[in-house]
Amino acid sequence: MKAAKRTKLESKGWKLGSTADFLELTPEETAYIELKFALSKSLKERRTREKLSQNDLAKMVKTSQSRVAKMESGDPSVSVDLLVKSLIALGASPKDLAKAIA
Amino acid sequence: MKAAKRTKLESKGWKLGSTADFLELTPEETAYIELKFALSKSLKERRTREKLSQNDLAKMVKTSQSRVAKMESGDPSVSVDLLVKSLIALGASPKDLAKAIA
DNA sequence: TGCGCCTATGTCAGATATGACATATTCTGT
DNA sequence: ACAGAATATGTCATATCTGACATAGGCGCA
Repeated sequence: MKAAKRTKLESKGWKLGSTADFLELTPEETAYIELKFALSKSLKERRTREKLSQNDLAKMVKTSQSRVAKMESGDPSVSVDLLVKSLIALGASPKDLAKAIA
Repeated sequence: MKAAKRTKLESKGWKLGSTADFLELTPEETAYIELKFALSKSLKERRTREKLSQNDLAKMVKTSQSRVAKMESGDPSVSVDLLVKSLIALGASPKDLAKAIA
């Protein structure tokens, strides 16, 4: 992750990934955030693979394009619940979810 | 699941598990709920294995005994976020989480 | 029986996540 | 370079989740 991006994230709500030492993150917080990133990444991959726009996915999950963008960018305002629901909507099975996070 | 329990759940917020046909649940809702149950079960197993009371765990996660009880009972008011955070607090690794849900 | 301890259930004010909207930025093809 | 589509960012009212509290039920033990 680039320093600029990191600083930007830090300046807002975040705290993340490989910057655990730099910021004040407990191992638990780190693990939680990394889990979210793994789900985000998986979501973007799936959507892209299906050749859907964020708008398309938004309609499938009954949310808005902007929230989909936030999901995929790992925005702190997005819950694991929403990520999981969205992945399921894209056809992810429990095993798929397991693979995404392990 | 026993009919009495099912009816009780139905009468409140729920909808669940093997009763997808009986209630009006989309496959997506079913998958989501079953995921939550898998996490609930895993949480209870871990806590029990560590010989911790719900109160002990509550303090570890900075919540209350009653919320822990709700987590373990699959109460609809509990988010996947909270379940995941609690499991992580109990030392669950990404792989452990993956195993729990797959 | 009575007494701790643990767990379950209900409720609620405050905290957080949500969808929607506006708008900005980046991308893609021409 | 331009237009149009896709994606990103900011904000906000409302919906949902949260911790805390009260209280009830259960279980072993003296």
